[in-house]
Amino acid sequence: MKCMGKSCLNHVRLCSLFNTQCIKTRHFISTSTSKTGASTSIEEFTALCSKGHVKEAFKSFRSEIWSDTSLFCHLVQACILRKSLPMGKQLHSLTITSGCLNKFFSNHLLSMYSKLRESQTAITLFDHMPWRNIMSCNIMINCYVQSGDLDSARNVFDEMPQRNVATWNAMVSGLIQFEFNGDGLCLFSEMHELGFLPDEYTLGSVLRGCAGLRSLRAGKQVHAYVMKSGFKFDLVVGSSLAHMYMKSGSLEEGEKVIDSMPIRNVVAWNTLIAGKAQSGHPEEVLDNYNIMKLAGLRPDKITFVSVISSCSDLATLGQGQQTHAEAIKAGACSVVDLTSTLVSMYSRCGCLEDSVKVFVESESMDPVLWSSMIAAYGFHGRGEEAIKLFERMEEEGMEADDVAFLSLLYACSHCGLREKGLEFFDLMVGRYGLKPRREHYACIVDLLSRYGCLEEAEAMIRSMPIKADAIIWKILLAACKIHKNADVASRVAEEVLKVDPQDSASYVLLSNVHASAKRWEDVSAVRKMMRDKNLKKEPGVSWVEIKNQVHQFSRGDRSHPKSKEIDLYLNELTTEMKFRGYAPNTSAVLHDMDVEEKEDSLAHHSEKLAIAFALMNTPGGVPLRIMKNLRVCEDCHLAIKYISETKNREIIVRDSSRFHHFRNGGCSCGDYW
DNA sequence: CTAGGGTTAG
Repeated sequence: MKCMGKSCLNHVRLCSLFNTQCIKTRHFISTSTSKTGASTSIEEFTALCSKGHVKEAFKSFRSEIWSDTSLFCHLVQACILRKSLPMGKQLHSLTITSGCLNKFFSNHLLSMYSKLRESQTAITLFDHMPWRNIMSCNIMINCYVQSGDLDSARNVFDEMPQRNVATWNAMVSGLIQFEFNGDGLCLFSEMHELGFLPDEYTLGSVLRGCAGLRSLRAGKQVHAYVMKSGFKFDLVVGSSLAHMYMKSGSLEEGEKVIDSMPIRNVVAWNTLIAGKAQSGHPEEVLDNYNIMKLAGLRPDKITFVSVISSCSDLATLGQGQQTHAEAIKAGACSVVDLTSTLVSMYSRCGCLEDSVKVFVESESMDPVLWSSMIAAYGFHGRGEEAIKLFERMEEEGMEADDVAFLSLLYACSHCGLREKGLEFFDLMVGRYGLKPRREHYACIVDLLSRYGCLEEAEAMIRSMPIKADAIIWKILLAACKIHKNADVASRVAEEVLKVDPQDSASYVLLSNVHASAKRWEDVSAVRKMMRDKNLKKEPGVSWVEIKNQVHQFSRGDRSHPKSKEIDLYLNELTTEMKFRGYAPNTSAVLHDMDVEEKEDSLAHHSEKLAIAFALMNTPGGVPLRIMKNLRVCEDCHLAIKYISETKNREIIVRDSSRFHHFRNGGCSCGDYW
């Protein structure tokens, strides 16, 4: 009964379009409502359609096809569903040969070609249509947009004598899809001025445009409109709104929007979770993930991507493995996007072997996946493997993009492969024609300066076509410390502080350089500047995951419940290490203290506390995985070598820039970091 | 015509 009602509606619509066919149509209604004949035939017909037998289906309903749009729609749907272009073309030619190609049917065909990504045929059809209407133009705008031809879309748009809201939506969303966010928003206000009322589609696109521009101001205006309009409770609008706030750095506002939604679907949860993941709140990602599951929602591949990438930020291997297992159970692991995240997560959690395993099992020819594997090798100081992988990427015919190169350069710089790195940089600019971004220059500066070519690195910064930021100068400054070059350091520090006068880390670095060069007066001058500006050193924090529980330590921190035991253990350990020849390296200690104080200050660096705690709480032979927010200092690096030997343990430390694998008194970085 | 996600310098 329901079906017949719909069919009648179609007849009415059709009659208004083609007055001439009204009689025939009426006749059809009367036959098709009789119980026996038509309904079984319709079933046969749809069966034929779903099997893809267009010709047979067409024959079985030859006379009625042209009078009942729903039948024609079935045929078109069949073509789209089976993504069968030949079938669609057949249908198209049948329409022509039977002389029935009219306004209504050609719009359906147009939309079919557009959906089957056959834009060329759609264009030809459109160009030869004597009866273009708003609908056909709208379809065409979308067709051009999805093939990336925004100019042609705009042409159709501009030349339309009349438009409706869908027209504006198609053009606005097209512009915004291709990140012409500003243009999209301008078009939106034009539409608004002309009196077209935005609907939920418009609002979704426009909010996405605001998010792309990180424009809170525009976003808030749209928000105000949403509250007035009837789309306050629309799921799509709500998620877009929250997304806009979070992208623009207003995490709280975004959360408020999500909280106010009467129903939350997976996408709404994902918006919240991804927002937190991307703005550096990985703990909250895990919390929300658990709440979401408790609320009875099923995480999908996008949830898993955010959660697993948060596990890499936190370096919580246990949590990462567990989420990986959940993703497998949910059947989401065959997706390449997730594979890239997994490769990165295992690498950043210190398990390079597992990254390799995930990578090899996937075997997708996806440049992002390969980039993440190259980066993973680089992170672990395996420059040779990174280069080999890149070369294989070229052999397999994959187009290396700027990120692939970034990962590669990064690997070279961390492994001291100066020549190779410079060679790849030339390759990128020359043969690949890629324009280096600031990040690429940063890698090259890192490569040169770590290697000891401080002047060359400085010249590179001064000559590059992009304005240097504080980060790039700081890379050089850090290298000045390693190579104990106070002259370059003073010059460079000046540049850093020009760009970012509040950067405490630079003062600390500068003071360290002076200290290593034993320029004590300069040291106290820098420290006075810090005091005057009320700047404090960013505290070093280390953490370790034991039995799925994360324990965090910072220097001199006595807040851990086992703090006393840790101290005792650490003292014993230090004595044992000194017996084996360990001598604390106090050169990097900032304060004017006596030797004993300096040693004591070093002995309680956060990574040492974390290692001591981990040694006390894990059985012998289990590798330790320690994470640190800053770079490992020279003394800790030396001390951990001794610890690995004394306790016969493999200790894996992730600092702010890379991994160190300590084993039998040595480190995988070869003291180059 | 409509929302959310992956790799990347320190």
